[in-house]
Amino acid sequence: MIEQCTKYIKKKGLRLTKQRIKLVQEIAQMNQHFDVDLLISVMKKKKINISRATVYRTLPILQECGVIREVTQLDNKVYYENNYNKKHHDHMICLNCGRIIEFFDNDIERLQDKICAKSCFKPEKHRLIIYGLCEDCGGGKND
Amino acid sequence: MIEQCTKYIKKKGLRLTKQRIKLVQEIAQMNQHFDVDLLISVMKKKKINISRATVYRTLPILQECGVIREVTQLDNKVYYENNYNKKHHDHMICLNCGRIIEFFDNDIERLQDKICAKSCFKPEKHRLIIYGLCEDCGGGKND
DNA sequence: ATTTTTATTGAGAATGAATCTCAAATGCAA
DNA sequence: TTGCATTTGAGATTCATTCTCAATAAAAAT
Repeated sequence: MIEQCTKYIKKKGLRLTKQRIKLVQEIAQMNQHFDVDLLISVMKKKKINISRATVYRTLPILQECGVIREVTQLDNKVYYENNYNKKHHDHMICLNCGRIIEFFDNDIERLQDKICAKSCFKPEKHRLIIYGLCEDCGGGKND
Repeated sequence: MIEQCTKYIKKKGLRLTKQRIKLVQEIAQMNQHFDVDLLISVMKKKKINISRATVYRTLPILQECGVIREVTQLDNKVYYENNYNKKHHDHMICLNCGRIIEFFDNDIERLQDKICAKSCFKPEKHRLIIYGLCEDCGGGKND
């Protein structure tokens, strides 16, 4: 993951700064969905200095080079996920407890491509989020 | 559409105010996607008095009763669409010109239900947005 | 290794959408 | 028409995100 970023940053003529390296290292260890505040508090706990502005400036770069992905916006706050070495997937979000469940379905992906082709639309990325109730919150006892 | 809102507002014990009625009437005539600013400017042009705060307060009500739907958030701005008498559909958004194209596919809907059932997740609503290039912006000349 | 050039950083100010506050206005039931 | 709770409007407030700009540091040039 760090390598992929390094390569991208160099190719773009950007600079490989301490802050960028540290932030990528931190995100590489994340296995949960995260927002800016979580990143900052984790860095702070580890005594790594990085300003809020720099975090905000770095995340779009990491998104461009594909190591992170924007998951959703809840309460006007953007949530990201580590996207490195992860195959594409979509999300179910529980409206009751906020749990985020990942899923992947090849057929849906294929259907999307078919629909795009029909409309002469060239898909770049997509986002599918299903909102509802998870098993624990009443989803199981389906009516 | 106005009827559906009226019914909902009464059932909820809310009040049928001038502002709410006027806003619904305005939205009923909208056949494009809109944001808060557009609504306000349309109302202003027609000399209908309604404050920004009231618009913000009314939209969630209209969403609850199902006559409008949140489409997407672009540049930190929420866009809605008239949802009255419209069957469910999803969207393709052109990353170049911003065009929003609606589409519907029964198979995708069915697949989603299947996936949810497998995870004991009870779907309430979903949002599928495909980002890419529309026909005019280079989508047609697909590689 | 040192200098030069130019991107990046940090701190705080600025922006802007959305929410909140509270007194005045207004639906609505009796 | 009265009483009362809800709603409105105007502006203040919140809060995530972006911007500004002087200081710093990475990479290139010497």
